[in-house]
Amino acid sequence: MASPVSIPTRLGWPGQQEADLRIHNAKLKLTRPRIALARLLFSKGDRHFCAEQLHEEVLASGVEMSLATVYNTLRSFCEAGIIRVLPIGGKPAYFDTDVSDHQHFYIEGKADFINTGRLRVSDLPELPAGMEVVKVDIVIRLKPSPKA
Amino acid sequence: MASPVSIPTRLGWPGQQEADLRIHNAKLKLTRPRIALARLLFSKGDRHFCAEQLHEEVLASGVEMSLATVYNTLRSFCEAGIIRVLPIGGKPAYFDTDVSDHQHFYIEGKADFINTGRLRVSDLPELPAGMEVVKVDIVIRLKPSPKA
DNA sequence: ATTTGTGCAAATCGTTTGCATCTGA
DNA sequence: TCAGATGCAAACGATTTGCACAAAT
Repeated sequence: MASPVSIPTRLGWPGQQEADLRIHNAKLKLTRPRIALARLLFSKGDRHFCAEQLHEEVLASGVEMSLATVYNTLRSFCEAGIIRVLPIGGKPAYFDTDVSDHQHFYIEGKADFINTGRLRVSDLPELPAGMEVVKVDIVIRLKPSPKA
Repeated sequence: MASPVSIPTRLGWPGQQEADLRIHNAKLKLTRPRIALARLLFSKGDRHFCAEQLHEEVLASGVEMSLATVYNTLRSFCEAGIIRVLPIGGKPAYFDTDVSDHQHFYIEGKADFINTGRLRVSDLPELPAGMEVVKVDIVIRLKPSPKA
């Protein structure tokens, strides 16, 4: 029996196809950079990262790739819905491999994100007529509290 | 009796010092670009705008000023706390002259912001130890609902 | 075959900075 | 007086794009 995804043997398969299945399920072609990045992103659990970090990681893993390609690949992953951009509009964009409905604490300055789980908003006024909610972004910004 | 702010007569004062008082109260020097921008921003109520829009407006009002100066001035207004940046991390930053505790509906695509008033978040887990909340940013993204 | 991606240099574009000069307090 | 601002050209830095080439289905 062939596995559901035909794997190009020349890429040297180590075993865990989990990451590769995600690419396939997202209806994206199984290409070298996508495979390399997906393995870094999806082999451990939830990850928060920016493009440059990931670029360094992928280079360190022995796969050559320009930063532009990392950006392009991350964009295709976002469009496919297998990762998302975190709603902290800062200069380097941060991404999240967890695309479930959840929000974050964010430690100001550091790129440190802590999942708050699903939150609820109350006291919401009526929506403007003819509109519907696409998404609710919440960021709870934290700082170290001065010790008493 | 002199008014609390000594007004440089050469600037040609039309009357309403409201905007200028805000600059003064923010402990900023009353300078030509600050006065011109503050008047555009604070003479009517709540305003949502980006730097480029405001630049066009100020030029149209007959005051010469480069876009860089608009940016620099807006930055000083933000630091002084008399305006704030809206938490929709997009490319042109949007600003709000209403610095009170409130959140927004945001119509995707258009730069259209609707004040939701003060919202409350529930189901919030405990804060990480030693941290305190600086600010809570909420953006409720809307789109036109397909008519039935 | 033919679409879909790669790969990267160069372009883009909002925003910041450097610095000589000016000015409000 | 003189700290603090202006004013703008040039720098910046994250992201996108253009396009010739390569690879997946």
